[in-house]
Amino acid sequence: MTITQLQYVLAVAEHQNFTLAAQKSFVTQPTLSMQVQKLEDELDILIFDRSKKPITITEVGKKIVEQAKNIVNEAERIKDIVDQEKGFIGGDYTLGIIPTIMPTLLPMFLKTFINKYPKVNLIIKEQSTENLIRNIEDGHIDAAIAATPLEVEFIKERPLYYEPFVGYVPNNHRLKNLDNLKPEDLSINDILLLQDGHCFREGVINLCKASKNYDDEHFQLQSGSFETLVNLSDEGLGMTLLPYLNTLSLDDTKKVNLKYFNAPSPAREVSLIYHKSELKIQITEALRDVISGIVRGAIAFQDVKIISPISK
Amino acid sequence: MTITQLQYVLAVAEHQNFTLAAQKSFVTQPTLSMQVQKLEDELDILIFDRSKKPITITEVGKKIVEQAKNIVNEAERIKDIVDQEKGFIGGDYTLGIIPTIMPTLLPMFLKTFINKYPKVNLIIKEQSTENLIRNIEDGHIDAAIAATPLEVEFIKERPLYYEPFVGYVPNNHRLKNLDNLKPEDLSINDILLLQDGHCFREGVINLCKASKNYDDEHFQLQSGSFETLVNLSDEGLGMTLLPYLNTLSLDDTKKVNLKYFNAPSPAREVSLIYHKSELKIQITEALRDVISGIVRGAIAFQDVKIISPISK
DNA sequence: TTCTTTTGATAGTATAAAGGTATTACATAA
DNA sequence: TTATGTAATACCTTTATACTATCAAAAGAA
Repeated sequence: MTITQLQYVLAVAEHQNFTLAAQKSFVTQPTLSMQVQKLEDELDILIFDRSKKPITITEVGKKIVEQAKNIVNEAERIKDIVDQEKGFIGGDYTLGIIPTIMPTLLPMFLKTFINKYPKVNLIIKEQSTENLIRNIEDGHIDAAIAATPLEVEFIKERPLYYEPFVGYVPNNHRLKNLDNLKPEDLSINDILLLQDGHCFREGVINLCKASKNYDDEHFQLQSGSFETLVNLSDEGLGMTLLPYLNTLSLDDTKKVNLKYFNAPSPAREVSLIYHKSELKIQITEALRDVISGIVRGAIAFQDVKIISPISK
Repeated sequence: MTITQLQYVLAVAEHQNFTLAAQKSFVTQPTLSMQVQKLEDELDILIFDRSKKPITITEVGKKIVEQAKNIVNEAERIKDIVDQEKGFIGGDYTLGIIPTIMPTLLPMFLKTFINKYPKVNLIIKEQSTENLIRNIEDGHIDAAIAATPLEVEFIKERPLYYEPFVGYVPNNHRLKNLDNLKPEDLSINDILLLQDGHCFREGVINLCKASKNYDDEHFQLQSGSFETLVNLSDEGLGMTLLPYLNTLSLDDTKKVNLKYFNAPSPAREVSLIYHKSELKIQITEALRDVISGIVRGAIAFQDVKIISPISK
């Protein structure tokens, strides 16, 4: 049994296809097939049931695949230990970011990070929280920036900052004359929301639920970007809520429509999340340092109340 | 990096000697040296400092060795998974037993176990609790039978039975006329004890401490076997305490000197202990089944008070 | 010091393992 | 039926692993 064989097994288990698994492993299909067979021979069991198309994993196979994941992960950690010892911060690093954070936060830290750590090949992926969690579990991304707390067993969270919700209330809206908002003022019925799958949407719904203005009806308007929401809002279709960082780039003509919440302002907790195995932890820590250093100061709010990003 | 290379590294780390490590790994010394070098080259660090005699492990080396232990252990678990699937109970299995349990318990279960699981090659080692713990950590023994609770982080304990302490009070002793003992009756000053290193000794001392009759003076008489203690006791050198199972084989002429404790009788908890990684867990469970099945009935005491086997 | 002894590294070679190309076998779908 | 996708097999090359023999360096003994 070799680590390579286990990696091949993992590739086949993931893609359910020897040919594709071989490509992803950068070897030919016969090479991979032979190694998987050799492992099966050595253990004298079948890991894959090749009689079905697509191939399936046997019951023993499932257990072996789980254990193989452990072993391969622990083996990669050896390289981590060496890198840490050498003070080397480099190599591929895949970072996921949720769509509602990406456009505002990424420009703030990207240049600084790649200048400070030129040997890190940073790969950024924009994905929903749900997909980020799955990809962290599978090891396809090394860390992600998302709204927390998530309460996922295998994920560690390191808070980066707390970002208050800000109301965008257009001229004709019933709340127009208020100086500041209170959660109780909100009604789910006249708030424009992002599409399903955005956790900021869940946060807003949780906020309305908490203030008892939630009646579980279907929402008529949904959009994928805050820019659209603001524009729809201006058209008289209701108010909306924006994360604080998204309000900084608004036109002055629109900024007058912003209404802040009374303290403690509802806010989302934005964290760097990663697998509890802490692979590539030095790069993750470096990233956290850079982002916290930059965000500190950009967000001055002290007294906030965290709204959960997950539907309950 | 291969699992074999990691195993070689572990062997060298353990024996601090390439030649010996090679023997224990059943390869020649150059083979092992080359593989270790290859790993060092691949990682571009030194794991061992060969300039000193005996060779030492570098700082990075220590971390790598720790991680290598993980990996090798997790890899062995694959075979475990397969064995479990096949319902196969077999292979080498090393069991440690503390000296005060060995002579009474081993004869009770050994025949039954080797008949029921003929494919298991059981290797029994008699060692102190301290050594058992170290050997469980190093993976040199698969499980052990010892007095618990031990409160060791990496060890799991499965209680087998609770064995009461029984007083052996000779004719001329101050407690001779009591029908039953109470812990308060005991004085550390007239109890014969086993040598240092036996945890049953610690248990007795803890029992005396708990009853405030402990004055921390040096004890004059110590022995390595209960038989000696009983004989010394008969010579008028004080009373002694025996584990219940040890009293069963006494002569009738000696049995009259036995005095049981009032309920709840002080007792030691005897457990099967093993590494939390649960390697070879099927055999461990099989062993536990056999022993519990046999001991149940042999010890009828219900109401006992567990005395800790470790000095505090 | 000088001569052994111990112990790890190196050289050279045989064998086994891993990887490649070409081809075959066997499904499933058209 | 044929065409297509996919895994297995045959066969060859390269690489890795393990061996024997030997060397080099350090530690101990004379």
